[in-house]
Amino acid sequence: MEEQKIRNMEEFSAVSGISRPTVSKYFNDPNSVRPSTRDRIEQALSRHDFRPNLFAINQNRKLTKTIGIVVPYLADPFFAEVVRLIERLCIDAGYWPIVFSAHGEVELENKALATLESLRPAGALIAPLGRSSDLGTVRKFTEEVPTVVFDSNVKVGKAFVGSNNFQSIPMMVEYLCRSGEPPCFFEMPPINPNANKRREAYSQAMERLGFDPMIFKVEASGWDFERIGQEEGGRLIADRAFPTNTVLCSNDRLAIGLLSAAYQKGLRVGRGEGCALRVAGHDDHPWSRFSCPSLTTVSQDYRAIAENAVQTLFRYIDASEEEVDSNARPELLFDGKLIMRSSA
Amino acid sequence: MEEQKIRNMEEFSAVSGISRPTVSKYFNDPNSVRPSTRDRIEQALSRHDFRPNLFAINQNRKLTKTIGIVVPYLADPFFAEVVRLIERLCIDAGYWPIVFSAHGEVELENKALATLESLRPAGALIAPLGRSSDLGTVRKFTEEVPTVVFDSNVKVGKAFVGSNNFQSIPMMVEYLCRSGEPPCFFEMPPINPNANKRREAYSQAMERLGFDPMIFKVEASGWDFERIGQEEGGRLIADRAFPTNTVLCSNDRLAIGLLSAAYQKGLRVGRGEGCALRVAGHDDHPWSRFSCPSLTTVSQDYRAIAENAVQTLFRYIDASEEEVDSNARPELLFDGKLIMRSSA
DNA sequence: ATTGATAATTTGCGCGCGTAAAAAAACCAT
DNA sequence: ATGGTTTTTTTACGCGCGCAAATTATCAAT
Repeated sequence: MEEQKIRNMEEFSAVSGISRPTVSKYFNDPNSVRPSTRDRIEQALSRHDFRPNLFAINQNRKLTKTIGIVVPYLADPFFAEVVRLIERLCIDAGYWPIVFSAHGEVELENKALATLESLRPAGALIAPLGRSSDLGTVRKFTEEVPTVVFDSNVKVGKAFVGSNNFQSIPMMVEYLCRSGEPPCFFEMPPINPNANKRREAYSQAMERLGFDPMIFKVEASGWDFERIGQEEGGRLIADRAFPTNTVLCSNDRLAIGLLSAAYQKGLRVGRGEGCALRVAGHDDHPWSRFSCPSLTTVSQDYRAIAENAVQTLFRYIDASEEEVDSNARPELLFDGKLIMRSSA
Repeated sequence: MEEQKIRNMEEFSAVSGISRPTVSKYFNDPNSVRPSTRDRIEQALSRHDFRPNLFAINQNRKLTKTIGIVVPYLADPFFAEVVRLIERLCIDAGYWPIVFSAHGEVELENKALATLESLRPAGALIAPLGRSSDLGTVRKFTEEVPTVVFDSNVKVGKAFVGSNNFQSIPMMVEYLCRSGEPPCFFEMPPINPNANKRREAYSQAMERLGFDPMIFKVEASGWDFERIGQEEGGRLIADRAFPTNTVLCSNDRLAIGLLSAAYQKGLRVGRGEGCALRVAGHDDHPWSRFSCPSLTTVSQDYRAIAENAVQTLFRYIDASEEEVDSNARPELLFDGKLIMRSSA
């Protein structure tokens, strides 16, 4: 850091005494040059701290090192957490992750995909908005860049990674039936395939156990599930509309809203005596363990989803020349685990 | 979308019948070309959907349209929400926001700043980690790119935008004293200037009102405040360590952890009779209205912070040639509002 | 029709780097 | 020292676009 600022690789190659192409080679892979020259470069690096211009790099590489990550709503802790894991995995693999949030809006999702495409990324990991996605735009994107879809199984891309609703929901239903009254189902706005699958899985499980499914749809739409759960749940409680003392919510955020409504109405939630209501969720959201009472839920395997999504993508990126991929589009589904807490 | 794919601006200018420099001008500002040519370009655009290569654009522009956003922890809903607002404002202003999260780690913060710098952004909005930040790295970054600091007032950059802890905390202290026992202070890990300022503000306010400050430091460190609040808070409750029935927490996430601990211990929280504890928070985190009981807190003016941070930055970017900026470094502090809910 | 202002085009250079091919140098083992 | 292999250097081109200067076309107003 002694001398004047280095402006480009040319200047850096001058002060380091190594030719520019070799320096370029070094930055692409430090191990591709002889140890002695590597030392000289790194010595110069410690004196001048130069970094190659990312734009110039990526303009010229056929394969950029960019990985696009697109999620529907980054303020949702589920996505915040998954993105956090994915980012780390990409960085550790030498890639440059770049995150886009659609903020729940189609226009922004389309814009994000368009921007991302013009970055010519090596690949993308996307969790589409789902029902409100502009399917044409999403599909066209996936035809241009190798894409792994996660969370919301819109049928595009090379593969899907997500959780197995048809395992997790029945598991929860069975637990609830076994330990008390059979649950009714409090449904999130049907904004993506998960919403529908979970309702379906609930119905099937109930019927298999010889019970009638009882489903409460929500009128509202949008991504502020806690508010929806609180408002709609509060109304249902006030109307004494729940036909059973057990409510299975299609996700934790909805459940937390319902817990809040129950608390305000003076209903004690839990499985002990003196409890008027049992509430269960789904996802094991980061803060579901801090709700009052703590939320019984199904954990999605965040790490497994993140790791497998990333690995699958890398496999497709590496194999892109050989074009091994048939039209398979594998779907990797991970089982949930029952997280027993106090609310049900 | 009829014909073959357009590969670059050259080809697009051919099919649109407009010269490349003019097309280039159009993409920089559609209003800078005559309406008739704008129409012709947009017609061609609807047939071929071409987007200029972002890397090539940004390599050549002296002023890129990139705005870097660096936050310490994106999974924290405060940052998730502020980033959401900032992103929108940047997009609407024709900029390209790009978000980095340090995930609570210095190395990642440094890496993010380095990566960002090599993107040669027009400006940056950063919320430093704070105490654990590598001050040298951060300062050097701010010397290279126009930077507005927010939330955590590390003394670098062109300006600071944040909330006025010395207004908000006393306001809350006064309210709590007026309506019941004076509060003790449950402190977050001192990871950034806010932590210290809030403690200071609490002490001053208490002394001004003639009370002795009572402060409970937390041993743990890290960003999972809910867990810390629950564990440490639970211990304090079990030990009957709180000398008063009122606890002011230095932020909402800590308070939510404490609420959870209180619930588990069977302590009723609120300001009515039969309540053993009052708990207040700070920040008006997105889900503090859904805690049980709902959390009395101080709202940070998310929108004001986001808008002023962005506007301030744009002002510095636009004025960069004229170099109006003296060494002023203004600090814009926004007052909080008391959010009265049920917990205190 | 003429004029003057505005907008578009032509031409051509440059950004910082990747990358390829050929020549030179450094290394390694015998 | 010799030959063969690996690495580095030299040389040169290309990526896709921004940008500037000079030229030409367009348009509205007289």
